[in-house]
Amino acid sequence: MADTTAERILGEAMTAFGTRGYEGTSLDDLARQLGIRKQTILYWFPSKDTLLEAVVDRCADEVTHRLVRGLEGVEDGFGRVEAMVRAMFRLAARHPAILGFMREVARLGPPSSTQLLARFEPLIGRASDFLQVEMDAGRMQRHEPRLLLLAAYSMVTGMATEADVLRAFGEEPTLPSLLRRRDELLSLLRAALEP
Amino acid sequence: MADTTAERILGEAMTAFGTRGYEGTSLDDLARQLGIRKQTILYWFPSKDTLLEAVVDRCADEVTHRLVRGLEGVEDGFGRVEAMVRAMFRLAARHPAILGFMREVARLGPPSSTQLLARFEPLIGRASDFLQVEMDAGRMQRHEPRLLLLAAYSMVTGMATEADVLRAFGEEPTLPSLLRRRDELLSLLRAALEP
DNA sequence: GCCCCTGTCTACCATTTGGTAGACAGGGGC
DNA sequence: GCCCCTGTCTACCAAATGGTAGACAGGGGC
Repeated sequence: MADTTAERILGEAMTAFGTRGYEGTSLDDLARQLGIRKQTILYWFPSKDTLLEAVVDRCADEVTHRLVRGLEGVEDGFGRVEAMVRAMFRLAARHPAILGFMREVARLGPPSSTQLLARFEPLIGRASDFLQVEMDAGRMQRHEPRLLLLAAYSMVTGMATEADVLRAFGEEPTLPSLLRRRDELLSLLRAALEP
Repeated sequence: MADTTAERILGEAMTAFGTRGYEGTSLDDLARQLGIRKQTILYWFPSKDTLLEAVVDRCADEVTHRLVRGLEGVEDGFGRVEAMVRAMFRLAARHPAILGFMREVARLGPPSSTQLLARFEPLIGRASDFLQVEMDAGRMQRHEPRLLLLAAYSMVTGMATEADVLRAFGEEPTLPSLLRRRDELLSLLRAALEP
């Protein structure tokens, strides 16, 4: 299933768009990397825009799936925050390009950004409600839930990607270093959130 | 001085690269926006790469200048952190594209990212040393200085840019909203840093 | 008056890009 | 055997892109 031609194109396109950028990736490059011709890509996806849309959908599916699964069975307050961060870092470890792709989509602006964010809106809403309840119950320090989420999202994508920036900050793009960054981020969030 | 041709090209190029991306900006587009011909751009900057290098330098100058000036006369512990954050948000308010440009450079990778980060290395080193001293003296909670900086940098660029993402998180790209985000970020950092 | 230097422009060019048209291979249905 | 459908390919194309060559305007030095 993962190796149908359309599926392979989607995977390679996500990596390419996420690392070299959308305009920086030509259909010819993409085809070359897949060992096929550009016209085969255009057979499955009638235009580059269409391909982007499909990749956006696939990205939303994958991220949603990972987050939902990472939260299964975790009920207590900060535990859910931690589970979400861990799920995102697991994603970054297994599929590094996906966070880069999300950032690229954000940069491209509408309509792709609108499309991706519409898919995440329910998740954001639920997370925000959850945080609000925890704060009202005094189980977390008070912050604006949506801004807190935005900050957390920025930190996760920032700390999980941008290999060169990491190097400037004394980090290598290796797995142990990634785990250190994850733990550091959790420690920051814990200090900011636990009462 | 700010309106020499070369200077105007640099400014417009920074905005364009930061919003539409490097590959997404053609020299013809750039020239059209400036009301000149592409060949005038190529007269001042012999190639698109050269132009990028020059914009990177200009960006480094501007950010360094703002940060240094924002820190003047601020001596106490968390006050310096706060001053840095305020300086960055002031930058984001006055020149929104500059943070987008930094992110774009990070995405482009070497040699531009290397060039920009080399310019920031001394700043990062000094900030990291400062944090270390504060933590050792017990005036701040202990975290890894460089990772803390990375997290702060990610939050600032994330919360100050990405208009569409902001909208998904219930924020409008207006000045009052920007100030709210700044204050929220400061409150997070304070909770994570003050003893 | 002449020259040259600076800055901008017009006229091109080779390459790359996203996309179209259509050939062709092969396999299943009947 | 024949047909048609699916999937991949070869052959093109028009537009856009980064870049070159060189014309030209104008102003200061002498």
